[in-house]
Amino acid sequence: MVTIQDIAKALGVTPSTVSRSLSGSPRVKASTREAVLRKAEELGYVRNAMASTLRSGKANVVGVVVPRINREFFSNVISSAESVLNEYGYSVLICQTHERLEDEIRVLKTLVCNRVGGIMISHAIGDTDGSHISEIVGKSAVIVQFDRVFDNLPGPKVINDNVGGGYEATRHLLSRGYHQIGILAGVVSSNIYADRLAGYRKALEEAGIVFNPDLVFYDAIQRNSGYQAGMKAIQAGCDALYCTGDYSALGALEAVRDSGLSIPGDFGIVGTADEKFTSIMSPSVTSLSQHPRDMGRLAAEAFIAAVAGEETSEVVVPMELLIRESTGKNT
Amino acid sequence: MVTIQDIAKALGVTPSTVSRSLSGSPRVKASTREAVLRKAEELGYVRNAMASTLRSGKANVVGVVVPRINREFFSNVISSAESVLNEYGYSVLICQTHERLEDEIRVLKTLVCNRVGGIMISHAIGDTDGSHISEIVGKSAVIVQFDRVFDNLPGPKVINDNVGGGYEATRHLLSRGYHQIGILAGVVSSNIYADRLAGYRKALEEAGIVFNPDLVFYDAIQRNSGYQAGMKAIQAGCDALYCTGDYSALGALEAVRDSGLSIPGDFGIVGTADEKFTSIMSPSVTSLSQHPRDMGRLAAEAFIAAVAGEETSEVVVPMELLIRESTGKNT
DNA sequence: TTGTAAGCGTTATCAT
DNA sequence: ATGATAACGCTTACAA
Repeated sequence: MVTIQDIAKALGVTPSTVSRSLSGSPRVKASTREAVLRKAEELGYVRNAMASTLRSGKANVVGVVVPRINREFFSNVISSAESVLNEYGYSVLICQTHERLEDEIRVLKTLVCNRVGGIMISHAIGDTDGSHISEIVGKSAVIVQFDRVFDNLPGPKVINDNVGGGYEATRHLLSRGYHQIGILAGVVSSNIYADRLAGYRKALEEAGIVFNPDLVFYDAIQRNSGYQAGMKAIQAGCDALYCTGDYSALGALEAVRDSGLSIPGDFGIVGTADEKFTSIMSPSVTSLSQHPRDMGRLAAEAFIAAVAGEETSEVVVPMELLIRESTGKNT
Repeated sequence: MVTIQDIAKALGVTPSTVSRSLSGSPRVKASTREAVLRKAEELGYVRNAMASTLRSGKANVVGVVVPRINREFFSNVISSAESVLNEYGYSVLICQTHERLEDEIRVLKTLVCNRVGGIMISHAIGDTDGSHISEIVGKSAVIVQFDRVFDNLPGPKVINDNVGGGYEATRHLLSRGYHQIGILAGVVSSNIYADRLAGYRKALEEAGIVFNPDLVFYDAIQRNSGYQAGMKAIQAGCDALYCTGDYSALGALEAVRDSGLSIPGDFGIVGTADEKFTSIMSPSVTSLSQHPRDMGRLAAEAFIAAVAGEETSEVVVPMELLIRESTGKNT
């Protein structure tokens, strides 16, 4: 590997001069700088980021930690954040936790070990209180939380208006003439699920409907668990479900079908996240979009701001209900 | 940040002893090692991987470079490779190129800058000859190519049996009674598309059908381009399409629908990659699966073997046709 | 078994 | 405008 020493020797100058030229310092003669840059190019020099970080204490790498990279929401957040961060000269490292606390701890340690300058994280379901996050990261990196956040952790947060989203989704089902609306509620240790449930309650109560805890089905997040919960919801007399995820919505939809009921005629379904399949399948599924590209951009900008020493704040992104066939009862 | 110096001072020993204890060297007294480990835990010590790599010249990080992380195939390859690499003590950094050559160059430079020990890559469509890959990486890291590979680059390769896959897909359409079978062929600069096209030709010729270049539609990879190509295929008299991707298959399917033809009755469709939506939509789409978890594992193992100095070889993974409704003409 | 000392490649602080 | 020198945190011969 070519080092600045090699360039220095080849040019008969010292490493300091080469370093200054390479980092664009004004304290070098223009002609010297040009010679250095030409030689660097010629020798195929690549700056050793590890040595640079070690010496300067400044890392230009940001780690993004998400439960799963193959979710429409997360992959779009990442792509969007990437393009902003790249503009500011940061590289992005993507890590996934598979919803497991142990994996979250492992990747956080890896990122800290590699002394990243910042961490953007949406916590795993398996992580119920987030205490270890600040414990592991400490002061070594700026932490930006997005989507799934813990209020008791300091630092910037970018979240959806989950209460508003749950409220809209439920109101939409009511407006389409569904009466017994249940909810696949996820796990309440995560803000996103707790808030969507709160929005659901708010919409019901506002419509003069008594909240019925028996129509709340917890821990239904995957396709399988969504199917099981869907079956229970049907037995409990539901004629519609607001699902806090699209995979659980898919499972619920299959349960409804297997029960011989029609969608949207007999049963309405709203999902969440705007997974690709919701718009492709038949019937297409009404879904609550999270505006992932906006979140990614805002989270990246929050990081940049935090590095610049600006005050940390909480940014709220509205959700948007994408109305499709699965709730088309009266149309 | 706590360093080994801090631990050394606290214990009245030297940094060397601490380093040896931490790295599990046998040349320390058991009691000393225990004391060091306890103190490290107590002080919240985290090894500085950059300093370690800088000094030892050995990086325990592997970069995985893929076109897009939100594709069923790539996300599964990554997850599978991750679990193998983690077992061997490697951390995984995920990068995406968005199919663009410039992004591929950028992430490769980042990885080289950060002196990763290895790079697993499936090249971008925008990368047509791969010359820059070895140019940028040089001897600084082991390169493992998977899925989309360049034969003229040295090193381990893990690929699908794309010829066999294309052959099977086409034979399947023939066996279901389709006569005018076209192909959405992708770009021939990529081995995967060139090979699938070769398999298609082989199946046709074996069946005594003259290969018709007018039924080959290039550059149809996305949903939009698949739709356009689908329309052209219908006009050209096709009654079936073998699509070398699932997104183009989706577009083609929509073109067929919009043309008032029924699937599979009037028109048969085979896709490639087993994207989630192919099994969920209606009609479900027959798709050629790439066994991503096997590829990920094999690519990771190829990396481990290469680091251990073993001979580089080419591994071929069979493809599997998952037969669904879109080719169900005679069933 | 432990300590000493040098060095990985870079940058920052001096001095010239 | 450039050079000399030290230091970032760690590993590793070599010495004791």
